[in-house]
Amino acid sequence: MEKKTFYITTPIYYPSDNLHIGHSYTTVVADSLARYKRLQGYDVMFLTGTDEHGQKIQDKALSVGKTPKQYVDDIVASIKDLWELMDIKYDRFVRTTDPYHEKTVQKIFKTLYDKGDIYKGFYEGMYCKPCETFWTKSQLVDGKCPDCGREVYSAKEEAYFFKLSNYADKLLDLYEKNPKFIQPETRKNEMISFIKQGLQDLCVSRTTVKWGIPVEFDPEHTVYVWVDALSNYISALGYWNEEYNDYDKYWPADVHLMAKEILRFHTIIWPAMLMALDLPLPKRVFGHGWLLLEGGKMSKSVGNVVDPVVLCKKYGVDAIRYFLLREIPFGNDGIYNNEALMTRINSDLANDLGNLVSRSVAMIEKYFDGVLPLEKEFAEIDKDIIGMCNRLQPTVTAYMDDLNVPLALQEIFKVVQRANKYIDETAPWILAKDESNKPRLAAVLYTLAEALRFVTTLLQAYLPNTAPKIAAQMGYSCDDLTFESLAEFGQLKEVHVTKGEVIFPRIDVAKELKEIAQAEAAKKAALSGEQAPAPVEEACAKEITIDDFAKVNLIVGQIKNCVPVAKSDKLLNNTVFDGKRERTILSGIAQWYKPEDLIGKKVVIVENLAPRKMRGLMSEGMLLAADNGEDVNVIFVDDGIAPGSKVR
RNA sequence: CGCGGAGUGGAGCAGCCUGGUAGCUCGUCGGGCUCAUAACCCGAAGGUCGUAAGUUCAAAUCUUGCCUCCGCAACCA
Repeated sequence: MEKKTFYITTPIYYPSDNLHIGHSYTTVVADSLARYKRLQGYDVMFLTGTDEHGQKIQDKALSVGKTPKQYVDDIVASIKDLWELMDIKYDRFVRTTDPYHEKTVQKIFKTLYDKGDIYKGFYEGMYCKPCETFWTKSQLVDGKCPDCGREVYSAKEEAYFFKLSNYADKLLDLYEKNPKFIQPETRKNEMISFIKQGLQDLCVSRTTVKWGIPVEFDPEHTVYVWVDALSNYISALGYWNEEYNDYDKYWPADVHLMAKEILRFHTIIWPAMLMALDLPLPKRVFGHGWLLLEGGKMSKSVGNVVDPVVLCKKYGVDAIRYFLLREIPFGNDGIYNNEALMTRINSDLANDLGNLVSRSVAMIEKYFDGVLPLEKEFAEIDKDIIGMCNRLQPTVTAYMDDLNVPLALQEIFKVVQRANKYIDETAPWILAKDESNKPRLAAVLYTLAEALRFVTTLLQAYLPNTAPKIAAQMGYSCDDLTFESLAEFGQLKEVHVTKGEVIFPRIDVAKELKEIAQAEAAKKAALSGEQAPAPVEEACAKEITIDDFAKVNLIVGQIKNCVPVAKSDKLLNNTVFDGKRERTILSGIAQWYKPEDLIGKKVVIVENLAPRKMRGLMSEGMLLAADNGEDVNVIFVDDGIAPGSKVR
């Protein structure tokens, strides 16, 4: 019997840097969908990979003294490590530098050219000569090159273009005939209005970027991002290459999954390309929301806290997977913060699920030495939870087919919560007091074991580490955890439990938050040398002696002059008279103070702080200021005291 | 007038398309239980649904104006 196939992809990621939690989100969602489909019995192809060409990588490699290929090889290795760490079970990993992919891209490019869908023209843009880079107007900073800050001027270069403008009507038609092609719905409207603004032809080659796939018939040109990157979805199946040969089996893709900002390329450029090639179109393109960081977007400067590697090592892979899958609303943005993460882990995973396993195992051990007898007596009160179990799989499957992972998980956890309540309703510890209740007690504990089996079976798709742990404690075999076994309650033959380790230990939220705050403060201080709040104080941790305090030489200084530091939005350059000489003190308070607010004022400075270079300037000391994380108040001293006076 | 999203009890969200008792999770408070990871179960408090006007018997939901926040603006998941 031919199995039904399911082809799902993530975007190919750009390995100019290590990946952050946002990439992990896309990939974990894709992994769960893939695992779920495998569980359902589908023949699944889950593709991910990397998009390795382009100027940025060329530059980045140069800056660290590597060839582009060496550079991406290293990053790709770390990406693969990350996916292994996060239990991402992809079937194939495509790299745009793989020879078979390059071959496919060249053939596609040639074919489109021969058909007239690609033509030669001129690309016009703002060009920075020293950087040899074209920029779009929007990329310019104050009308100048965002990299070097020098003047740019209009220039044009020869380039190939794809006739995207020809496809506007066909695309609109596509959306209309396939209402589920773009998801979620709201994004579809954005795409439609974008097309209606008018599509321009798309630049698909460059002569200035050398790190790319050469255009076969015009080697001065390299293929520019679109044709190169988007083709991965079919090159990885062996389309027009000999590396693989399951294009016929898996194409068209069932789902292209990605974050919302690249949805446009996948719902406009990619289908247009496929139309030009006369190939079938993907069935669904889903643009999920972003994982925002406390109101802002993910950014590298935030660093450690949202590094997926750090998070996984700290809280466990499945906890992070669960958070990502559960916390980000279907198709919308979700907010990351440490507290939300820990609360979610504690309440759902530790308190509800972990504790349920723990108490179930404990009771079966305590009352029946770990093995439930066959004689059981069911009661009316059991029916509710049994019904929930029976309905669980179809409900979860429906949500998964809609790509609504958070609601799918919620549904599974409803059973967990119901089971906890069921324990209270049936009060096994009371039943256990009377020997004659043994069959009833056995039925209650069996019901729990069954409910947990339903839960565990489905959780295999989301928490691949945890499901086996629960199975081990509850004594489930592989046969117990099949999709088919969820057809009806009561298929668990024997129950033989073994107490094991706590599955999800509770996190001490207050303590963790404090530690994170300390680590962050220390990091900030180390990174910028700005007056980050002293970590010791922040944590109210360690007492110091008067001698320790005496090591810090605090004196009054008067700000003689103050100017902003060029190319910095945080720093002010203060010239401070300390009673003996004028010294330069850089301070990260530009967001809160203007130079004129400070000139002439007397402040407290640390006199004996080791000098530190910032933005090319040497800072000799530091201004004291109060900082609550949001607001900063510089500590001013009354006018009556002379510069140089000691503060203690 | 560039495009788009959001404003709902302390926090995060659902509900809005297809008007008619405002719901969920976390937190808070009170109670219960003791099998369990100071957990679990029950109950309560807490909201003029950003704002102004309009449509309607009836508006969180439809229409319009305004305010605030946040993204995108053609290679940042």
